[in-house]
Amino acid sequence: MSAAESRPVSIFDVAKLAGVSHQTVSRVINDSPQVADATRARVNAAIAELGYRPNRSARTLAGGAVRSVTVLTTDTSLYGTAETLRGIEDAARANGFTVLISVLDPAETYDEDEILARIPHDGAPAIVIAHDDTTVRAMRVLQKSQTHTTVATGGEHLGIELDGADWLVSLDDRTVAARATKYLLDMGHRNVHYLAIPSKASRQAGWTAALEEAGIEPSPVVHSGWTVGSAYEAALELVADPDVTAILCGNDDLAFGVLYAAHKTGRDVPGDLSVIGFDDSPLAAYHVPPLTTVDLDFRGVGRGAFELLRQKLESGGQPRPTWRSPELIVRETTGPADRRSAPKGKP
Amino acid sequence: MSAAESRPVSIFDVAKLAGVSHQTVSRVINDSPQVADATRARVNAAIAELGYRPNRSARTLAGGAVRSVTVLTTDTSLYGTAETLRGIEDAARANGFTVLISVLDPAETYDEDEILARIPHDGAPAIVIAHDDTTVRAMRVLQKSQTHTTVATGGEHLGIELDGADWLVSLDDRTVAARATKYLLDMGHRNVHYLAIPSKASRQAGWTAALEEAGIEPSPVVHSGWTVGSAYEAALELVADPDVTAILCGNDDLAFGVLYAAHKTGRDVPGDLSVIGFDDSPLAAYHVPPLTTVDLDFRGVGRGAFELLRQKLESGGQPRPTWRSPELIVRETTGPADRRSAPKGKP
DNA sequence: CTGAAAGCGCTAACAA
DNA sequence: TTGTTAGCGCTTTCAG
Repeated sequence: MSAAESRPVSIFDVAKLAGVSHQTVSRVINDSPQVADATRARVNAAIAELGYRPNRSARTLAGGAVRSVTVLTTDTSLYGTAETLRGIEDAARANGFTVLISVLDPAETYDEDEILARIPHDGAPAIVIAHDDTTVRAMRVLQKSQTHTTVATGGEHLGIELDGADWLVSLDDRTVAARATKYLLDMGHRNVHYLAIPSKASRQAGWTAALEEAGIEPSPVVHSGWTVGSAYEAALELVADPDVTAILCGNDDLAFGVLYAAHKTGRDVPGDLSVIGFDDSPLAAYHVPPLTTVDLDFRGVGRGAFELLRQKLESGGQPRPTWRSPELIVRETTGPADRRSAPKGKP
Repeated sequence: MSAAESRPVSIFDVAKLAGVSHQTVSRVINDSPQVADATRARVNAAIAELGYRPNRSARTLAGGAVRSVTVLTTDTSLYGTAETLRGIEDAARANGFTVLISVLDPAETYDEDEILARIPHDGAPAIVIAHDDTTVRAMRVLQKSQTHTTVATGGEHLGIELDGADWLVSLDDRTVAARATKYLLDMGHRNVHYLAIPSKASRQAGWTAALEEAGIEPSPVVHSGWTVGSAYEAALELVADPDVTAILCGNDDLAFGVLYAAHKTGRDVPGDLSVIGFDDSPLAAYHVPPLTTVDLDFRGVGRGAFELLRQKLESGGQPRPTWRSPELIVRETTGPADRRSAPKGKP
């Protein structure tokens, strides 16, 4: 109940107060079963009275079980990244783990040492949220360095052999991307264009596959940055082309940029242009019109990544999915192709 | 250049290879000036050859300078929080600090011990991103506990005496809120309503002040959660009332919810309803119509918070602002009041 | 300029 | 069931 003391209280202070050895105190705070109830009670009382709290550095140094994860990522502001981080944090906290975060600059190229230096010490586990080249590279470095137990999250687009990849937690966005593309095709669109996020996208692969299956030559991918603004710029030409009637976007933000470009260009959505996003970010359902998108459970992925890590740390159990599969959520930015060339304005 | 060894290489391994004492190695990695250049070079060579990397736990334990901050927050997915975190991380990394993050559940009530337990050890510094009751409480606990150097970020709404609060980095959102309200009033609106985020808002205070100055009785505040969806629900009644011609929203997400509600209700923005948000989130400029909002430099606040912390840690220099002042950004969701009941569509 | 000694707070052996 | 003995890897002293 008492507040802070003038200087840190250690396990020895507690031991003295409780009249036991410091080792017994250690046992108590580590929930060791072999402590007499009476002793345990006494120690706990002392702990409470002194306001004792274990020093994590000392614990780690002394070789106790690992109790922290370092998360490597490039942009904590992106929806997917933020949600994944949140999921990791949730799971980590529930397991008494501390999470450190280290953000990499996507514009920079790091060598091995620089990546490894992000981790507090050899042997400390890490999770990398891999959504771009920089993080994918970091992931590879950590994988190679056998000193760090590592788990990565990302699409299966990472250019990595998935066989036996028991360290990758990924959403099958490739399949939904194909499904979304097919959905558009089935509505009569002659072609579907793709506005890409800056990463080797499995989403793009799914899109390509769906088009090819339909015997359509995929048009050149249009590249965008991660921001709405960059998507807007990138989409301007695209939406200006009346032959373009359907656009699949790398994520919701890009979709919003496209929608804005469409608005500026006077194209009616979904009247003569259909748009699909990825993420189902909180705004998607409340956009005007509500955005057709893919529900990606990033928070679940984050939780799953931590869970996998914990298993690897403890033994090596089989990873099991703990997230929802991506699903296409049809709202109001998609429609049949035939209404093309309708004049501006809503009905 | 070499990859990982089978087991961690310590300062002693380096010392042996370089033919010096481990103490000299310590001096080198701590940039001590009193090491002969030749010795330094030899040590650095050994470090490189062995791929040595200092163990942070050991460093901390041994009483070296503090090199980590714990960030306490409730929701890393909110725009403001995410940006602040980003700013902290930027500054921290630039200074060789590690950032730990610990998220609190806004729905839970923590006692002192639970808050303190979030920090790795006594004496470790913390930054709390205080945007709601839970985090404000955490901030108070840490302030009281003299063992932790603490800095908080948040509006000046925290119900705290600002006098001498050299540990609070805040944006003057109260003043802009008043300015925004006045802006609306000056455009002929008879009243301005306020849709609040879940916190004791300085924004609300600014709004109240502006209304009172204009001799207008502030109407009851409408409360919303943090999500677009909750804002939508909360705003439904409000927008249904034709006497409501202007709404100031606690943040952009709420504004989007209001905009959607307005759309659903058939009210034209800005024709017969004006809406202002807070944040200038990336989407604001690309919404249809583009959102009038307040530019809040959260990233700068985060950087400033870290800077303040560093100063407190080192000596106690004066905190100096390192962020932009909030500014009203007029876009297209605001307009004069008199056009009320004008039919849909722009000029 | 460099080395030797001591110890940070804790856990992991080993005894008792 | 409990206590004792060693360190973990590093940074402080303090001597040379």
